[in-house]
Amino acid sequence: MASDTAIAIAPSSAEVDADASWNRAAERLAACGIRATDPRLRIAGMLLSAPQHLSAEQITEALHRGGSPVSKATVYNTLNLFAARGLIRQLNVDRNGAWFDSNVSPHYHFHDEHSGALTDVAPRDVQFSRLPQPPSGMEVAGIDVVIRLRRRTG
Amino acid sequence: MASDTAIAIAPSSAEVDADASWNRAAERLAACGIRATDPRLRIAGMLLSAPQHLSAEQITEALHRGGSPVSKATVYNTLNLFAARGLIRQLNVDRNGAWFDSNVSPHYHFHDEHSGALTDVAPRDVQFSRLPQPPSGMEVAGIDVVIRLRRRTG
DNA sequence: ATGGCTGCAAATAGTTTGCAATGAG
DNA sequence: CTCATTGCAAACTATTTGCAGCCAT
Repeated sequence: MASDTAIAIAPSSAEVDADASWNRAAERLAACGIRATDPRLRIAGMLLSAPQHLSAEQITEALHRGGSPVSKATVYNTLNLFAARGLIRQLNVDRNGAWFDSNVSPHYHFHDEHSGALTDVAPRDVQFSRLPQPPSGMEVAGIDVVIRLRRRTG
Repeated sequence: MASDTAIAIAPSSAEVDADASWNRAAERLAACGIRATDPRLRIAGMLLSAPQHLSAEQITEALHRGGSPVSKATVYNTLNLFAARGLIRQLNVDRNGAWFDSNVSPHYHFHDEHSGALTDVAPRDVQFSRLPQPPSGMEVAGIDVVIRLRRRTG
């Protein structure tokens, strides 16, 4: 929609996209009460540009390749901050490292045990006909569903 | 049942239990084609004595306190072997370390995000009315459901 | 004799932390 | 001026690996 209307005039679509994602990121940070700084905006802009799962390493490398390196420590601190404020979600599917998911609305995942790849499962493709009552004094913060996949045998 | 019939005669119930769990462990290993060794039997005996989740550290410490220490390396190698053969299952709910679940039949978990505690949810308490088709060439190896819990607010 | 298993210690990998410098409010 | 944020390097933790010795076959 935004990209449709932008085509007619001058700025390259890359610039427009970068600007747009930058602005969107700034809004999201503000909405979560997170002070906007350069590294935070870069990380948010990258992660929040689409629903995706990125590792801390992928983010660090992408920023480095993009010519605006951010230290590992700051990447981790930032991702933890974002996760604590509910801006993103940390996924733990194996011991090799966490994934940070920019999609915080309910949805689920396939996990290819061989390649380690994670892919989304739309929320409407997983429906529960029964769920347990949480223990007393507790409430459900969320439900993680990981459908583990292996290569079909036979 | 076994313990009922054992009460009348001499050996302490502790000895009987230890023996029984040892034998059961040996059978389970054999069934998975895993050569029975002392460390393996001790780890299997401890883990498989009941449906439970233990960390590698808990197992290492318990064996140490029990007077038959097993090296960290062997504990990990053994747990990985057991998991690879389907005797146990590795659970990854957070970055703090894996849990090894002696219950390999389908069931699910509550995860208290504050304490980190994991508790079982019986399979009949989680039912799906809809599940996605796996991608072509893949089959479903299992489904992990983790219901994240937090202290009730208000 | 051979190969598998174990333990030790060292290596690895992901993540966190201490601290000094920087910069925004 | 003060406090938050950043980067660097060092620390930490969970886990894996290399290797020598040992044990069962």
